Amino acid sequence: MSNIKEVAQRAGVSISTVSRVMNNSKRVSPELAEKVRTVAFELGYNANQAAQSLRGAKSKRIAVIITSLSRTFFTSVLEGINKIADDCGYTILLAETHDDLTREIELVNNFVSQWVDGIILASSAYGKDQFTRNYISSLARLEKKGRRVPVVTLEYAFEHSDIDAVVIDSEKAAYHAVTYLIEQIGRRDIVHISLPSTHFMGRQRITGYLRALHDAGIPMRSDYIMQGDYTTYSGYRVVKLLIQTGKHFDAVFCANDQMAVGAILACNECGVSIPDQVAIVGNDDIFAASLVRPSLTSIQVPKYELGMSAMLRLQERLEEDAPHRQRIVTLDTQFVERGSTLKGYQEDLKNLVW
Amino acid sequence: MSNIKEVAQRAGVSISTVSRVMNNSKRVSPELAEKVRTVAFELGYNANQAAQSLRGAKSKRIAVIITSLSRTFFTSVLEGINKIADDCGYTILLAETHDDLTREIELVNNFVSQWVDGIILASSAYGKDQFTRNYISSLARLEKKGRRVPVVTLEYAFEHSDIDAVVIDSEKAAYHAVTYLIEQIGRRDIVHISLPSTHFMGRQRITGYLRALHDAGIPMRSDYIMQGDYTTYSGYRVVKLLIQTGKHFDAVFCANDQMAVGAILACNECGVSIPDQVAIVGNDDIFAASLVRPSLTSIQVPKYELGMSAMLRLQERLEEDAPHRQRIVTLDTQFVERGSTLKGYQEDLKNLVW
DNA sequence: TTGAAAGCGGTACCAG
DNA sequence: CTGGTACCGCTTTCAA
Repeated sequence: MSNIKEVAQRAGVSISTVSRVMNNSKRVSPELAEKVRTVAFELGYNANQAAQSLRGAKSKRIAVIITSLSRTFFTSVLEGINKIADDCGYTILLAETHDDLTREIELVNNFVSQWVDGIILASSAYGKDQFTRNYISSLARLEKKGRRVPVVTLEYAFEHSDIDAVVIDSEKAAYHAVTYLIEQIGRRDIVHISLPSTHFMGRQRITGYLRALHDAGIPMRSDYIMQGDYTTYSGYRVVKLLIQTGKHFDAVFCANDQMAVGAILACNECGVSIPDQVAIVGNDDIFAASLVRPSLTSIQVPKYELGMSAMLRLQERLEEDAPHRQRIVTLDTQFVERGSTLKGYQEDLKNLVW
Repeated sequence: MSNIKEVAQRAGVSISTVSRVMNNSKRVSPELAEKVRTVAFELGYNANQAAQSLRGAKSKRIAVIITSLSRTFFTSVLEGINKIADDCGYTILLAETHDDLTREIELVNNFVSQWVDGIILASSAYGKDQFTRNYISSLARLEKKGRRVPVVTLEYAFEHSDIDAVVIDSEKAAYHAVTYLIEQIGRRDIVHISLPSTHFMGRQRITGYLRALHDAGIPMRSDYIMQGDYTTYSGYRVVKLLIQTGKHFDAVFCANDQMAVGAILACNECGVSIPDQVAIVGNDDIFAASLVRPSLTSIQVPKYELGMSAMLRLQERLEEDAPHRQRIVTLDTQFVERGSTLKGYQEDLKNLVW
């Protein structure tokens, strides 16, 4: 890999000229341009991006900070981000927080000092305490060389902030799912397996669940809300316990698909028939939902689009000069009925992209 | 985010001194050091990494180039890489090739011009043609500022090359799996669903499959080798077709788990009992193998360790001065028996990490 | 122990 | 249209 100096010498022109040719920035005579291009090609010249960043305050690099790659959800989001980033000539710096806020803050600082142009963040900053509020407001003021480093959050939006977000209305989706179980499937004793209580989306889903019960005039029972931890096994364990203790329930609404898959496996194992005795609804519609039997009714979240949308949002921010107030893009979910709520559902793999 | 100049001014010292303090590079009087540290902290100073790279020819960044994030396999590998990279203070630049060699080459060049310190690569360079050979030998000569940019390949090693690799002996694993089907389960009419024919690992698995048949004295039948394309649906389609055309077979060995899951779903759907009528073995042991029913017997590939190992290898290369010949780390696979080959297998979710 | 100054590889302004 | 030059932020050598 050679540098611009070598190219300039070999082509017998000035460094400025080489730069102009490589960036098509100003008019250069055809002959010179041609010569420079040839030499550059021969030498396999590629502009050093460290130097470009240093000079121009642009790195064409963005950071993507997610909680964990093992959450299939984020893998799809990441693919969406990557698609658009590629198209726009951005490279992705990837990191995982594993739900650790301290780590998240470290990562953000580190990325800013790497001069990324922007950050896409799945934040774990759910708290209302002063420390968290300070962090969130600092996020809106990240900068390098006097230029803002814009942040776009995934899944949920910070309140009272200028930070853009691409979100899902989880409350509404949960409400819809539970209402469906009540009205369409005729269930009343609906268990909810939730995410860890600190999780923002988890709380939204609980709210939606409760509102649906309330609107249907079904009294809420706090012992019907069981906390899971994202994993398949936690869903399995909860449902198995429920069955073994003989508690009556005729439906389960899970805060994610992994736990819902666990719930299905538990029912199958105990001879509880789905959907006759227990109907099950998940959340996210990851590919595993189509794989289990019966297949899982779920709330389809446009994960790939979520990623694309976040990157597009970021890209817009990067291109606009004037600062703007917070813009929140809300993506629609779609309710997908399958065998875990529909009797005699005709299984079909054709639409599975996996 | 401020720069070193500001810190120096505010602390009333020279830039050199600040640099020395921040890097603990040379002795600085305690008082000055203290003052500098305080000011740096107050200003939230973080050394600009673009400048550091430019100066020092190290970026503390490595590139990870994989084929596709949707291959669950790579997600786990990526987690392993990330774990070690984090520990060593490296940041990951991520990209997907989607099995496109041209794209792969582009990405490699781009990353070198970004001055990554090293590259971990899941290559699609399977061909023997001159173009491919040139590319492979160029990979061994990547450099920035006179320093080698080492490459470590995942899954398979280039022949006649200095490029390190972390691999799996797919041929042996496939041989083991098929021999198991023959000797332990007593099957003879074993179908193999392969990967696209250009895929190196796919070819190795075919070789292992054929050798096992040969050693058992079972004549090979070319119509038993069916080509799949990684996806669940392709496995499903192939097996369904086999059943519908009434061709006899009593076992299926699939080149990956996704296709094996498809095979299981097809059998279930057609009322073909597993493992009584058809035994099924997959490859990779991704989490879905534990999710389907019956659960899938598979070849467990240490994906996370593969990633860790690759990053450790790269790290070693980065720290050593003298060039070395190719070093290949081969990781062992483990054969995991489950319900798709074992009658009356007791399903258990406890060990599933998902 | 400290400071000044030379570059790393580009870009962009200014003069010719 | 072309070349010279200052500078981006940092590290490191050389002098003081």
